[in-house]
Amino acid sequence: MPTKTFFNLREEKRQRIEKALINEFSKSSFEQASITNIIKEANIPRGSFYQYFVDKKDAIKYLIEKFMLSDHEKVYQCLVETKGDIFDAAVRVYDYRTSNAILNFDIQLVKNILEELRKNNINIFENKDILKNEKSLMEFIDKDKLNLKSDKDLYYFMRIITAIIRSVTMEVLSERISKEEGKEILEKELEILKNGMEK
Amino acid sequence: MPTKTFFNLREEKRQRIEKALINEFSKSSFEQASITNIIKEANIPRGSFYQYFVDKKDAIKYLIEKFMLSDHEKVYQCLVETKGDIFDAAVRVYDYRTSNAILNFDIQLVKNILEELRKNNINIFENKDILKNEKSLMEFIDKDKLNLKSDKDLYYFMRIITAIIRSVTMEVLSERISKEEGKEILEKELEILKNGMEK
DNA sequence: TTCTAAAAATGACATAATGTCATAAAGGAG
DNA sequence: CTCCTTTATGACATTATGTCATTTTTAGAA
Repeated sequence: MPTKTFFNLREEKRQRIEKALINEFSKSSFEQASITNIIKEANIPRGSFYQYFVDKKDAIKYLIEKFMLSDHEKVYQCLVETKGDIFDAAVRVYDYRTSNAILNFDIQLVKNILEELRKNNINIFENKDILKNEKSLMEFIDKDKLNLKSDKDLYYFMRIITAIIRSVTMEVLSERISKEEGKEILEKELEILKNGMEK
Repeated sequence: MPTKTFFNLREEKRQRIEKALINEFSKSSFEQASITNIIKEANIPRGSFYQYFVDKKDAIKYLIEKFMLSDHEKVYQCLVETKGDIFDAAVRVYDYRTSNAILNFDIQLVKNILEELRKNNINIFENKDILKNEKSLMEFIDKDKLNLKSDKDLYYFMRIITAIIRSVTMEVLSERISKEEGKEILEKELEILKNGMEK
């Protein structure tokens, strides 16, 4: 993560850098993003960048953390709005993640960030590291509607939901399928999850 | 994909290059892998590399295609061995993907390749582009055991299975959980899939 | 206000990697 | 043997990264 120095920066400067990071990581994938571009746009000397971040990875991690915090907040919101109905919430989360304006995040940036998350195998749905202080989302799920045989079943179930939302979201973001197709797929998959597949 | 020139290379030379690719992409992630190392180990001049591959991405794509072919073959084998029982086959696929020797592929290489696959959102379970001539795996699934309401249901179901195998496999390969934990999780998830979650 | 030590800023530079290109060598058809 | 296409080669231009010695700023003690 970024250094103490970075967080001590005065608001204006930190935001300028943040904006440059967002811009560069939106325009280019992680591999192609260039530190030189970032410092040029943020108008800071090269040395400063390395005073704030260990390297490029460290810089994108900062954005990832911000993204995950806002994403988690949004997922929580979806659960509240659906009164804990995990199936309905899943569709809402999908809608939000494939919407054009994910809070302040550009769609391309989100795509690039999600790619990084995947690569590092970070689970957005429940990341203990970053969201230590947040209550687990599971608490907000209406368990009465679910066929839970044991306590851990909810955990496994969440894993499945997470995996299928992620899978279809990425396909939409990489434009292999349309938003509408993705939604249809997700809804059908949720249907299967509701009813089970064993005869 | 690699150039015609590359495939025209005499066996010995192509294998030398292939070996160097495997070695470098095993040792380092895609980003950190260095073309300089590859050509040094393969003992070919710099210009030749660019005669064979467009860039680094093109080179790893070659390995990915090889991997996917052998992976597909293996998945098919799992289905045959389980007489089309998709649930049992899923566990076998998991076992194979988390085993130390995935054919000729080093485990670290597999991990790096899977990361690339994910980034490019390629679905291992059924990739039409590469496996045009292979019959779809779906044909080998015993549909009698499944609660299918429509033809497309099998497709959606396969998607779910694919997503959960992939998710848990990546967690094992990135050493967040052990192989045994992964297997237990997968089996519980499959159980949920069998029975459904709606009360 | 002045002094001082720690923190932050700076940009030139060493290092290293990528991709290009002009030229040389090899291969093969006639 | 000759001509033409394909392949091989490595020097080089370009570009990027990360380091570091030095300067500047800041904050707090005297």
